[in-house]
Amino acid sequence: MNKAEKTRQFIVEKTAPVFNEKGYVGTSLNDMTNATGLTKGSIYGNFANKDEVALAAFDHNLKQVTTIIQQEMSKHNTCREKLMVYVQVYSNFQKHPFPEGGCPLLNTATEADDTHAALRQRAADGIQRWKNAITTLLEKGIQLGEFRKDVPVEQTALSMIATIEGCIMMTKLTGKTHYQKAIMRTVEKLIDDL
Amino acid sequence: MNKAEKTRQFIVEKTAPVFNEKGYVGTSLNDMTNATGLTKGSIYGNFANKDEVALAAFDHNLKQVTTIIQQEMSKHNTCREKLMVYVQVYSNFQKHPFPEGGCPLLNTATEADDTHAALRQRAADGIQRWKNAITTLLEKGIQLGEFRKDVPVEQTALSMIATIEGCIMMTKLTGKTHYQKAIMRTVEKLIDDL
DNA sequence: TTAAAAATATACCGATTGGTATAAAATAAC
DNA sequence: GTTATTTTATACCAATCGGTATATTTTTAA
Repeated sequence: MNKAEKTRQFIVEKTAPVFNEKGYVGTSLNDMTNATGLTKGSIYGNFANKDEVALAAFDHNLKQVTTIIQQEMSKHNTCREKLMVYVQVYSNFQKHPFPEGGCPLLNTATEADDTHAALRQRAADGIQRWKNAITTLLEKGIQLGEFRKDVPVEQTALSMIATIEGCIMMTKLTGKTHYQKAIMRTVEKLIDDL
Repeated sequence: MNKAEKTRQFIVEKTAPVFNEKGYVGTSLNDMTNATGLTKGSIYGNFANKDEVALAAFDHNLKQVTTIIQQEMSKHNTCREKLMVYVQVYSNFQKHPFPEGGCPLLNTATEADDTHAALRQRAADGIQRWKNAITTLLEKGIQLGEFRKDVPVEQTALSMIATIEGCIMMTKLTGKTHYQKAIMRTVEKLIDDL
């Protein structure tokens, strides 16, 4: 990793939490220079424009989340246990190295769906991959006899994601962590009933 | 309603969809004059600042949603049927006079939770009232023998809201209405099992 | 060690931001 | 119908927006 690559990485790491908290339009070039300690010229020597930084920052934030999940999943063997990792993590994401500002999928989706095609696509791809990951676990679990054969795979995957995202929104909005626990108990039951 | 009150109402109605689509920081004074056909002077003669318009626009957007729900609920008698109104409406909110830009609670919550205390509080109050409305229906249904006595009231109410909000996010993001139907089928089952 | 290349800082650009003072126009009260 | 009051439009403000040209410094490779 040469100097330029290091600086690119540095800029992404420092600006990612700002983008996640303040959003794309809410984050100014000034915010970016403050977060990095670099000047505009330095940032624009490594990125073409604000868009490029924002996209890289989104990728970085999402990677942070998937890393946590994958790391926790690697500790378990059964499909049910692996699915339960979502419950464990999202029942208490404050205890994990979660991106500042909450779920980048949720934040980016709601800001960009009507306003920023490139970011919207990025978030949509993230949802797609998440759905695929759960679907794969469900199908494997059915195949191995862990889950019932008549489990509605896509519906279950989509509903898990929706409930988790809604949970994050409500928890961050109200600050009530017992909301979080209660909602994640419903996801737990969903997995118990598979 | 005198002239000033009419104009205030007019400004709110015209700017509300813009705020819901573009967000608070994403909506400029220029957007507001374009949406209304009025000038800055005219808008600032009726509102103290952008904040005041944004708060009124949020209230207007939320009112639009609650009106749809209440109107549909009034057509039904049992608590179960009334709860099912959420399934009917959110399985196909595109067919209802829903605010442009999706759910104002979701949009405002994700944008304002880290950045705008007044808007955040407004959204938090909206969630609180929604939770109370569902809770009341659940408790009444238990009392009337419609639902099981051991229904976890708060957990059910919170989970319904979370799943619905996540559903809206994913549907608006991906444009896939079969995601919407699938997720709302899970909410339907939740109510069936009460 | 030196020369070429790359990365960074400075200073600036026009456009737009939210907001305001003031004058003109429209409404309301008498 | 006249006057007082409110509402609206015009013109302007300083500050900030995203972005760039250029000079300087720092890496990199020979």
